[in-house]
Amino acid sequence: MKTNNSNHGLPDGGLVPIRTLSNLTGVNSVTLRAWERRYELIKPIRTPKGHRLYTMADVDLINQVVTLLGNGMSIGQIRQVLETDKARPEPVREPATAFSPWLNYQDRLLRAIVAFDDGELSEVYHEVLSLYPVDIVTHRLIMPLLRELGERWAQGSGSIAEEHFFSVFLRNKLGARFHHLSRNRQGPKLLAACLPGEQHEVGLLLFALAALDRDYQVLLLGPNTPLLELPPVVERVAVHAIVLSGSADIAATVVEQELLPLCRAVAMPVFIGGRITDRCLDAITAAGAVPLGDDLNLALRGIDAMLARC
Amino acid sequence: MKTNNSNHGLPDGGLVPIRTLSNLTGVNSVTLRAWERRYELIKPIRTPKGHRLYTMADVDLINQVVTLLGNGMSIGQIRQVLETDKARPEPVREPATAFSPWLNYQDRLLRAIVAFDDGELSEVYHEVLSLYPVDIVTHRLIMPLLRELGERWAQGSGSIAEEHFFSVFLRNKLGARFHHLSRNRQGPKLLAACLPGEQHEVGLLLFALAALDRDYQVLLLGPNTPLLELPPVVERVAVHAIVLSGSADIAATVVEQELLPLCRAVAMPVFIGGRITDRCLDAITAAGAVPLGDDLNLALRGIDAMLARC
DNA sequence: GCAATTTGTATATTTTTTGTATAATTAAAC
DNA sequence: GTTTAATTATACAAAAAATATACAAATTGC
Repeated sequence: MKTNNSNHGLPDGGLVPIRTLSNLTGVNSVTLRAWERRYELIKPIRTPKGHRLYTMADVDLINQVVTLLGNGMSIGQIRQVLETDKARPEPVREPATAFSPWLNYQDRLLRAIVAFDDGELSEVYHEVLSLYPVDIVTHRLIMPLLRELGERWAQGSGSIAEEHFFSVFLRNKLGARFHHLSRNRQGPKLLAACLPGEQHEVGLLLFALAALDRDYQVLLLGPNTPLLELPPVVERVAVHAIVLSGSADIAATVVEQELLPLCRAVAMPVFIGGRITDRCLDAITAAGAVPLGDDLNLALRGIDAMLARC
Repeated sequence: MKTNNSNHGLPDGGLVPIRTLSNLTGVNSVTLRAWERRYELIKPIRTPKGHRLYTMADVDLINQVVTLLGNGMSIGQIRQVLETDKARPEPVREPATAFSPWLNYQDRLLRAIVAFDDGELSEVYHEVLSLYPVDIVTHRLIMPLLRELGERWAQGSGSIAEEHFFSVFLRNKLGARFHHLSRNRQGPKLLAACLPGEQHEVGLLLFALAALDRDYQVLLLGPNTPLLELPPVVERVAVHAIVLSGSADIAATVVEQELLPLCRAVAMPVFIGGRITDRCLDAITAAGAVPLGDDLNLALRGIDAMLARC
């Protein structure tokens, strides 16, 4: 059996130079060499003349390192994982400020999450969706809840495990819904993917569902997609626009370096959604892409307008 | 139009001069000669006076090279890839199962993936799962297909985007199946998560489904879970064992540093599955965890035995 | 607060890679 | 014969990558 567990892994001999590793991970090649020199994170094969050659497993590894960095771990600690300095402030309850059915649902969901109760989670989810359309639920319940969870986590009163638990649940539910709704579709097709380094897919799925609701087709490529991979895709499949999603903590350098080549390579609008639009507005517009902001309905309306113009 | 069929069109066995190869591949003829001289990429037949004559196989070869270049490989390395590729043409061809339905399914799935055809993907998937149990499908179809996708990438005929597309599809389908099967469950409860840094969730989902099939409950925490997050979870929810999945190199370091504290903090068996078990067997057992290996059925049997003993 | 460390990046310099250009010669085409 | 195309061989320039040093911002220790 092949010693290759990574899905896109490359068997022996398929080696890439440092520029490709840099492109696929968004990490500066100088930094990659520094990591190797300082922490021996990776020891790539060398050509007879000393040039480094990396496997796709190395690509995975660096992406994981990037993720761990994003999780707050410092690069030096990733090698010798000595954490334990996790300051754990005591829980602080956030006071409720207003009353609405959504607050009640949000409270039930929150309790289910804290209890890691998959059954209750499903029950509330299906109850809500049998009463309200998905975009309303998204806007009034899911988004606020994700924000709430984020704040809980930031304040140290929630755990990463809770966020994981709910993310997996939500992603699976939304993913199932997406594939169910995707069948036998007409309408203009959007290619949807997360920016390189972005692992959180829920925002993209919510967008995809909203787009399906507006009679688009959606080709979903998921998290952490190298932008260089997209031009071959749009050559093979007829899509009308590309929509990329990224949260705030995506490396801005990725946007600056990869977005412009992408926009030049494809003859269609490239939209950027998510919180990253707040931080890299200039770079996005400079590259010729269209920022969408964080509001799904506004974003869809923007896409409608742009595609109608073309 | 090629009016001259005797000398220039496709005469002796379809041999073409270098300008035709250049036209068909888009590679400058000077460059083609340089590749031949520097890397011995191709050795064309020569006319008595030394002019190069290429076969259509050479055209395919150069196109393959161009694709590999597009995938980020450097020209100096491609030669070695082609050599190893040539040295091992097609050693294993699924012995004696020429009419196995799995090859047919795999072919249909592969075509759907290459075409980014979500609908066809769903159709084949549901057709297969209506005929065979999920563990058989996993073993005979999904796993070989993932390997095949890896091979395609190495040969320059596939892309990371294809792998993303299929991963997202598969993960959503398996996730939906998981939540569907999770409802109203009895039986001992397992906490399942990916090791820190591990982003590939398909293996964990396959395990979770296999566990449900054996009347376990599964609490699924998903990819990239910090091990220090787990003790608070098992204090809050009654679980009988923890199952962690990992494949990547980074997990090797993490295992050594984080696994021991986890095993000490929780009073229950901690299992480790996936390819990480091959690489870190000593560290895993030293920390007091139980390695499970890469085979789902064997892993489940091991968990059965261990839990029966407790 | 201040010094020490960490860490990503910048810079300088050299070497390697790689596509293309050029020149001189020969072969093929018309 | 003239023109076009292909050959070999050398050369060149831009890009990429190597090593080594330096630096600024941030974090940490005391």
